[in-house]
Amino acid sequence: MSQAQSQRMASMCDSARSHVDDLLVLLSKSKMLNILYVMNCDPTPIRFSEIKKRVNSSSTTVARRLGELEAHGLVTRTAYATVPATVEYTLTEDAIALQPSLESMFEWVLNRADNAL
Amino acid sequence: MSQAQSQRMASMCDSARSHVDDLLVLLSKSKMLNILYVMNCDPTPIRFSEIKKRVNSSSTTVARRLGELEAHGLVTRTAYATVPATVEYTLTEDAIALQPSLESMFEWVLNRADNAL
DNA sequence: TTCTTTTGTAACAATGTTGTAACCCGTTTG
DNA sequence: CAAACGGGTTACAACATTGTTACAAAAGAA
Repeated sequence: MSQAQSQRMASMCDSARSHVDDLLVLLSKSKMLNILYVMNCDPTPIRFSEIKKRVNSSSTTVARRLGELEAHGLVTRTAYATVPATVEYTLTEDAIALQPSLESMFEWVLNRADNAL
Repeated sequence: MSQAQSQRMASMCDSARSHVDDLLVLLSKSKMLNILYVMNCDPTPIRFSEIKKRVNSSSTTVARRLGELEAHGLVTRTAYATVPATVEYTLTEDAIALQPSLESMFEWVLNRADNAL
C-alpha cells in the first residue's frame, strides 16, 4: 500500500469510511466473491441459471446477490422477451476493474486449497 | 434437477471445492477483510487492542476472527508475560502472499468510495 | 486493599441470513 | 387442458452471527 493511499485512508471522513465499509460488507456477503469470480472468468453476458449452477446456491440467494450488485452499479441486468424468459447479467466497467484483484485472490485460494489436500 | 444433483455436476472434485469454499467463507466473515487489510498495511506485529481499534469491532468478534485466521495458518499469535498481558499477531508467509490481491482490491474499493462522494 | 491494565472467554438475547416450499408470469408443446 | 420452461418473489422456520455484560488473571500503583 502506498503512502498516499495510507494517508488517504487515515484522513478519510466518516462518509467515505462508511462507503468503504458498505463495499466491504457487500463483498463479504455469502457467494458474492463466487459470483464475481464466475462472471470475471468469462466476461461475456451470463444467465441467471448458469450463475446459480456455478456458484451452487439457491435461487433466493443468487437473486439477492445479483440485486445487490445491480444496486451498487456492478452488474447490468438485461431481460429478453423470449419464451421461456431469458435474463443476462453483465459486469459493468467498474466491476471489471476489480478483475485483476479477484483473479490473483482466487489463484491464492486455489493454491492453498491444493496444498490442503 | 435437484440442487444436490447440480452440486455433483460441478467441475471440481468435491474435496477440492470444499477447501476453496472454506477459504471463501473464511474471507467473507465480517471484519475479516478489514483485519487482513490493517495487518497488511503495516506488516509488523500488531497487538489485539490495536486491531480492535482500527477495525472498530467488539473484542468478541476480533478474537473470533483472529482465532479463525490462526486456525487456518494465516496469522501467528505470540503472547508476552508482561503486566498487563501483551499479545502480538503476525501474518504468516501464506497470508503475506495474499497481500498484492488485497492491496489492489482495496485500491479499487477506495476509488469507488471516492467516486461515490 | 482496591483499582487498573490487556487480552480474552462464557452465556445469552437480539438480530441477520439462509434455504425450502409455494407460487407467479407468459407461451409453447403434448 | 395441463405441464413445462426460465427467472424470479414471497413467507417463514431454522440456523448463524453479533454485541453486551459479566468475569478472569497477574502484578504494579494508589
